[in-house]
Amino acid sequence: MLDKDFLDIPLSPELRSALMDLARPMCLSPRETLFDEHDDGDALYFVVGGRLELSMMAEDGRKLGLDVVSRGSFFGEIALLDPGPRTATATALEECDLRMLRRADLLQVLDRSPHLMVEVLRLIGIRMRDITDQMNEQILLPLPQKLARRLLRLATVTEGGPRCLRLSHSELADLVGASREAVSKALSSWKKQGYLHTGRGSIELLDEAGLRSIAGL
Amino acid sequence: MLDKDFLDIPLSPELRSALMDLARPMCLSPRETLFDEHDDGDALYFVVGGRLELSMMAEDGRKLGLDVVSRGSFFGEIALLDPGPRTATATALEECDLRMLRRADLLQVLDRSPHLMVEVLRLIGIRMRDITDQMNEQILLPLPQKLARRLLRLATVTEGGPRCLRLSHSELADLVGASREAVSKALSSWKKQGYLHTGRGSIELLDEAGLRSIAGL
DNA sequence: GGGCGTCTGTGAACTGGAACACATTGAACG
DNA sequence: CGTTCAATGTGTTCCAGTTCACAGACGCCC
Repeated sequence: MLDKDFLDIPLSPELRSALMDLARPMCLSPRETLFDEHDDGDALYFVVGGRLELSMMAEDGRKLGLDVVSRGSFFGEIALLDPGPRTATATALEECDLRMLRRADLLQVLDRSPHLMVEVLRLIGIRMRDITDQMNEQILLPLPQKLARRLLRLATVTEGGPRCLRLSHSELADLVGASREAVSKALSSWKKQGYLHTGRGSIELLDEAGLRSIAGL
Repeated sequence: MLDKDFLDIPLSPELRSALMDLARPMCLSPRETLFDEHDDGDALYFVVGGRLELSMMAEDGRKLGLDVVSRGSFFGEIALLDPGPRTATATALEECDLRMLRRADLLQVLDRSPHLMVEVLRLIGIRMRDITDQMNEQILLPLPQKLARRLLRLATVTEGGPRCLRLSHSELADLVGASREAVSKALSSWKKQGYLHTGRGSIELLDEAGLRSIAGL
């Protein structure tokens, strides 16, 4: 697995190699927590392998899953830009291979090659747009649509081949901010209609087009 | 009204004056739309005077108010970083005095004074943390808490003195993603309990501590 | 194989908040 | 002053989704 091509974000070769020279490799075991909400931090992480869950706790103890990230994405960018408390908890769902980029390292890169800054700014803008869109969906869409969209997103994040997601109904429920039961009901209804197939802890998408139409896309 | 002190964001004198030299003054009439969701844009705006509403449309036509901004804040930063479609609509609630900062101008500033970049990055980080927190509240809190928090936020945004907000129940409802009726009910209950006083199109906070406790703060 | 704990299906009751339906109240303007 | 139209107050009905309550089902480990 070559370091230099693990990012699926459109990144110039120059920025890519500049960051990679400085990013430090690290590993996580399954279920290990990389950082907790409110922890202080000043680093961003690129995911080279494995999957992590980003989540927040509500005051009442409910967990809200924000995202599942895997090879090709990054997370923790807020603390990179403004050192301070993390806004979410990052937990490894499985064995993970990461690259850590500390704030000082980023500043060093930008100091040496100021022209890269334009690109960095654009990347941040893209990320903000992404966050905003997701917030929207969370707030405005009814459960079935949120669920269908989440499944489709998770599918793109999965290595190609069989569109088979490995997560339980409860995990999925956290990710869409709904109850386990509601998710189960939606899934088993879709199963009957042939949109997907479910097993213990796994969901296989059979009819992505159908799901897309449920999702309103 | 001096230009140089209209921003209540912690900003170094140097960055402040660098940006102000390039930002172009502009005005809006009440109810005028500065830009629409999906419009292409590449500029950020500082608010010198007046108030604007930032909002998004749901697919079903419902309006979700994201924020009300006034003197001292800025908005439109996503398109500044990554020129492209706006994620929200910006509408003047009253006569507004703005300063427009285009992407090219920002890049010019940063090109001339690369050391300012560190500060810019931090500002963006702060904004992202802010957005994330708000998203959270929107999703996780029950209506009364969302409402109380929104009122308190709006109050800090208001010029000092009487904690009197000028907006209708419907506007408020859009801002917390609820129905006008639900907002009316909460408000009139709080009115009976002496937390606030309401008039036609205005809300005066009488007991901020009480509201803070409803808000769970 | 036989327990045991975690997932999964599916009902039934409950509830926050939306949608609908009016009555009322001002405030602005001729 | 009345007219008129938007802003409010309040009750009723409805519904998506939660909560509670079980009943399998599958995996796993001794």
